[in-house]
Amino acid sequence: MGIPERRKREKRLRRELVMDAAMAIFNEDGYHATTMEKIAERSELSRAALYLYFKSKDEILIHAIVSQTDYFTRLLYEVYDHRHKFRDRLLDKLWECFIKFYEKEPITFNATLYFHQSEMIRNLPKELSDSILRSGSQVVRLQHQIVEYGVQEGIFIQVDPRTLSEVIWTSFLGIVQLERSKQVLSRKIHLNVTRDLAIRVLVRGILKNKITEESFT
Amino acid sequence: MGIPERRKREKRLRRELVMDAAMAIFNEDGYHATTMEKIAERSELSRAALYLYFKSKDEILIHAIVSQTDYFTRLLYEVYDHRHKFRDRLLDKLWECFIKFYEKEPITFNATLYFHQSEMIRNLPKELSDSILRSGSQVVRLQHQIVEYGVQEGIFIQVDPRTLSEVIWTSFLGIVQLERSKQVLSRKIHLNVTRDLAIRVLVRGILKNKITEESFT
Amino acid sequence: MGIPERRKREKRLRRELVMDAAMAIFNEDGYHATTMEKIAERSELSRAALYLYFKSKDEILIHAIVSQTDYFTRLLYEVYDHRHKFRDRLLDKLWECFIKFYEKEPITFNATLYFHQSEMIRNLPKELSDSILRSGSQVVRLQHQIVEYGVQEGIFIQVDPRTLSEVIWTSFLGIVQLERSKQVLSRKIHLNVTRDLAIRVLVRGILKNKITEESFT
Amino acid sequence: MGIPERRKREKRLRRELVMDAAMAIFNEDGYHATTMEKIAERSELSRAALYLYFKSKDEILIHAIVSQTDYFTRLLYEVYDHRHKFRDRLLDKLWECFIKFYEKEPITFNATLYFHQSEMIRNLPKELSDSILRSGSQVVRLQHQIVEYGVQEGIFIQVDPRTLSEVIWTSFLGIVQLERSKQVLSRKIHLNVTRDLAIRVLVRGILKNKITEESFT
DNA sequence: AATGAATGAGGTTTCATTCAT
DNA sequence: TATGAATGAAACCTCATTCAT
Repeated sequence: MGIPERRKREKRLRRELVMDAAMAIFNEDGYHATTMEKIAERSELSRAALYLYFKSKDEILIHAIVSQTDYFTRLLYEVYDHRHKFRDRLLDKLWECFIKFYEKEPITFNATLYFHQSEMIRNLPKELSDSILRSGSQVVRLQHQIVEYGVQEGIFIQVDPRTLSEVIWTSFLGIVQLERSKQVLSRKIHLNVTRDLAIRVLVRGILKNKITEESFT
Repeated sequence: MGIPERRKREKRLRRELVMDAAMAIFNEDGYHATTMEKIAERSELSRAALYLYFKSKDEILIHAIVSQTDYFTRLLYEVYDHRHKFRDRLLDKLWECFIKFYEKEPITFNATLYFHQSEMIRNLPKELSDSILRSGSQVVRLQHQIVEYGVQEGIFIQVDPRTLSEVIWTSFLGIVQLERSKQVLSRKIHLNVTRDLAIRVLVRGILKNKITEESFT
Repeated sequence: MGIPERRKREKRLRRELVMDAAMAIFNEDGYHATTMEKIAERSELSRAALYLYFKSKDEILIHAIVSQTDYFTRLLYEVYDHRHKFRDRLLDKLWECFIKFYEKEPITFNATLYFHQSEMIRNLPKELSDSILRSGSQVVRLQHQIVEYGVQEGIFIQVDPRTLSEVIWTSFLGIVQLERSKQVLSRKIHLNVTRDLAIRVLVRGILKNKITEESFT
Repeated sequence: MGIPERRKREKRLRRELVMDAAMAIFNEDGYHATTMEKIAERSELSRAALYLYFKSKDEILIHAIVSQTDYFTRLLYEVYDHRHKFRDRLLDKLWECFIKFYEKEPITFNATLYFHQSEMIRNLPKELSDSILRSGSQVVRLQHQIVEYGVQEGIFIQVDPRTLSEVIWTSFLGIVQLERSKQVLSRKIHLNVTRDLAIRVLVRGILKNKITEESFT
């Protein structure tokens, strides 16, 4: 490996270091309290050095989000690519993507929700808002396609696939949102239980077959 | 009506004026960009005058939220009080509360979600965080009681009522969250359609009876 | 007594009420924290009403000081008028004035010291600064005259009377200043002991006669 | 000298620059009117830059005072350490400390008096109030010890050393206080004359020997 | 490449004072 | 006479960003 390549690799590693630091702080303290000062401290760089790797504070966060979202996209692609093989467990597989992603990157998920608010997006330079919107749309489109296949195949109830896809998405968003509220209200019922029940309710509502009473006994 | 009473009423009206202005800006621009300057401008007062009615910026927002949440609480109370009468439409009635509240006060709802994040609550003076947590808990508790009744009566599936209540809540949170994302992605499929479908899916998953295919045809 | 006279008397009483309130707060919280709000509260008037009796916050305080200083002036006048009668106890009598005044109006004394600082005086409207300076000068002049008499009569040591007068003044100022520091360091040695010793030391240093060891045994 | 050392030294110099500017303004305009704006202007920095060197406005002033008081402490230490050598001129030496300090740092002295007022101390963060109180106590303690030695040796009159120490202190405080009033009354008699006389009066009152009439001729 | 130093713009809050009633 | 309501001016402080080295 030549020297310029090593340079490049090192640069990429530093960028990741910074993004990780930024996201960790974002998660602990929220957007407003995610200061360049703290990011610099956590990534063991000077504040000024951050600007060698990123153009602005927002760029750090957006890049972090987009790069994590790519992982989500890959998960969904895999399901879509093998949709025929997964035919009978399609909803399970879809859910697996959500769960896997959320368990690996809950922070990214929260951050995404935060940035997907009109007021934030509006204040972003076009370049950044485009970037995050594009990455979000890709996820949404893939889900559509998977659900569409499910409807065509008669696995899911026969309704507009785009809308049905949003219903599934909705359920996931809600679960995440609840988890965050729980942290505040600090009640002890384990979220996992709620989440499992929610999924089973959803499944029972969406799958054409297997709608039996027994799923809950 | 005597003079002191009129004074009092006027004061209350001004407070509401300020809270409304604050919430509108909060909705448009987010917490961080909700400055006293803007609130003052929108409510046609001077910055200093705002401090005649509220002790701080946070107090304005929290009071606004709490006071709107009270309206939600009242809606839930009504359902709970007439639970016997509503027995066969309990889930519908519960949903009605959500829908009514959200349609009247979507802003409040978003704001509530924002403040129900640990990082915000932590930075609030105890007096204010108590106030918002108390108001949130009350809503949650009422829902529990309604759902509990539904489970006891065998209307809902037989699972832990607290968990089931959270599932319903989850669904609602998700719908709201989706709506916000939609504003960003600015896609034109009407949310109402998604919402109705989500509810029907949920109903189909939760109600013991009437689980037929026809609900979607 | 006619109605206009009663009005006048009432007005004077109100003014005194306000001045007393202001000085009490000044004493407790210092100049900066003496707000019109607090003065109004303590004198059971509205903030706006204060402006019926005084033109400004400073006017309240300056008037209070000046009017109390007049009391001091009267004490000194009495000693000066009877200087022949008091000839042999002149220093004692002078001290008596200080002590009497300070015990009656320690607040005024502190306030006077505060206002007798160039920066305060400079920022005052001429009318007010004149007023307080005039009242201060009168006190100083009277002391001069008393001490001058003492020197002429050979009771005090033979030095420039104006300077000697300042030495006595100095001693008093120091005692007061110490008392204030004590409040901060909160040490418990009673100031009275220190004060008595200071006076005896001063007397021993100033009086021509009676310079014996016994004064301290 | 390496680069980091130079950096450190420069930083220390800047801090001193800022403290000097602050104290100068404090002296001219008083605490209340000592604004960050003015300090910034005088030290040729931006307002924001001040916060690179100090955490708050009060910290600037307190640090300035404490650091100057340390100089005073050193002066006193020197006298105490050589008390045997200075035995016969102990009071002179003590006075020398006061005079030296006051002539070098009259501003600090005034500021100290200002901050040693309960209302100021009370409003300070504990960290700062501790700092200034500690520094003040040290000075007081050292004086005690010096005076105590003088009393034990029979140089000073035989009274409680702590009280006697306060009497000396009192005299000094008074002189300073007078000087400040003088500035206001703007009379031209030189303070030096008064001060010298005050000292001689005090010496005459405190020293056991040499109490002769001649000291004033 | 890296950083300490510096700052402009902007935020919340306080308070003496005025004004309409 | 009395006051509740209102405000302009000014204070302290923070932070993303730039610049000289």
